[in-house]
Amino acid sequence: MAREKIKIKKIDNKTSRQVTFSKRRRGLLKKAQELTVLCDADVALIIFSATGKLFEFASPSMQEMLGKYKHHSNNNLQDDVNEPCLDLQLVEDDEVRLPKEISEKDREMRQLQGHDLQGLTIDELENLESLLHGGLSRVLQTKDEKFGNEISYLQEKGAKLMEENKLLKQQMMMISNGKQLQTMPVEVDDLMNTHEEAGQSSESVTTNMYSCNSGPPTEDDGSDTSLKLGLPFN
Amino acid sequence: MAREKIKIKKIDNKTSRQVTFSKRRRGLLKKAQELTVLCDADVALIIFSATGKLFEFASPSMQEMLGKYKHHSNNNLQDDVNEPCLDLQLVEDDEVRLPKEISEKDREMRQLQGHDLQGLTIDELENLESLLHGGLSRVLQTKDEKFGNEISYLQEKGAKLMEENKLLKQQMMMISNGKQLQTMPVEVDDLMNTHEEAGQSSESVTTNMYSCNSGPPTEDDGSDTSLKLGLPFN
DNA sequence: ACACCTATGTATAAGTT
DNA sequence: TAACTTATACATAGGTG
Repeated sequence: MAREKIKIKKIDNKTSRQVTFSKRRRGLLKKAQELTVLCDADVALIIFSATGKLFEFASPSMQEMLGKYKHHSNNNLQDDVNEPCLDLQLVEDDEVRLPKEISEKDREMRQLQGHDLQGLTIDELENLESLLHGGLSRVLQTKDEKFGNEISYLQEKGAKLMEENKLLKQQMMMISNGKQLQTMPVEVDDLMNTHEEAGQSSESVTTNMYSCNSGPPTEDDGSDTSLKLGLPFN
Repeated sequence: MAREKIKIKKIDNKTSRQVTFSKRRRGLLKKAQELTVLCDADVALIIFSATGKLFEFASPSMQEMLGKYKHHSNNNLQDDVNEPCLDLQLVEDDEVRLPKEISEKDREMRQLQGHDLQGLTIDELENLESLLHGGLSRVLQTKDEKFGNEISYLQEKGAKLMEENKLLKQQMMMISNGKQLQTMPVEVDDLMNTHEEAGQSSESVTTNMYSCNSGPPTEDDGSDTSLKLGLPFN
């Protein structure tokens, strides 16, 4: 339907297969939706990509459509009285299909982790390789994002602590000037303990933060509220 | 999509609504089928006309597709445990363990491929990262081994061919010296065709190998039987 | 990978028989 | 009502940035 006519057979090139899938999937979903509106029909469309990702459309709803479908199917089973019930058949099917599905997934998973590779062709190995590359880069990207968030959070917290610190110093001043203090504020400890996650990776940063506050009270003018942590990230 | 552009809203005229339904239904079913073939996807399409007539397409089969869909739904619907699928007992789970196991494996697999990572902690991400590193290095190692085997094989073959070639040249000498030859040996062709695998990667090597033998008969003393192929691998 | 482009193939709305 | 035709809108294959 475009620059060139194509044969309806599996597209060899993996990339263009993915691209075509994306385009045609969109087209199909759109037309399914149009059919429901234009012709007052009920439509359910379920699409699984080769990689197992699900796309769906249903009107009025998938639940209703599947129920309606099952109802219809059951009605058409008049010819075979010995056929128990679609439900039962489906369940029995599951008992065969599910274990198979599991062992298949196990195999794929092991291969993704670099085991049992001897039986694969070079092409298959290169496919695995690209999957792993993609996965790795996305994992690294996500990790970086999380580090970034962690850092922003700590910087913010640090700024708050510095202000708190400044306030405390002022109060100390007042005390040493002879005035009486009613209660010692403990908000600093509270602040330090409200954020608990992301394990050891945040510890070094936290340690730095502590050192900002536990050191001898230096003379800061308080005009700069952003923490200088010497971070290797941003 | 034709003589006139139409608004996507319910067609008023009952007749033309029916006609349009018929045409578009056929188009939709066709495109659903094309998607399965072209992109190696699994598709289920269920259409009920306004009058309740059923039309459907499914690949690989409606049963399998509905089962698959149900499992996928189970993955993403942990929150509403209270809904026991009331109006229709679709595929009621008598077996709860297997589907759970499958969805768990699906999740792991997707995460190994770098999807749905937002919920993970940095620790978990780093664990994934090391799994991927390990997998990738083993995949690469296996690939290298296979390339290596391929190369050794080709080198061996090449050496044999050179010997064969040498023998033939000697026979040629004898002929040109006036002696009579009974049969022309054809083992060279046989040798060239016995090894068929590893597609394009071996092609360049094979081409080189041909050039070793098809060139003008050079004066080699035959003491060196290892091929110099200029390979990019080892 | 992604979005965009555009020439071309398809689907189809309306007309015709 | 349905089959067939035709002009047009739409979908999309292959290309580019």
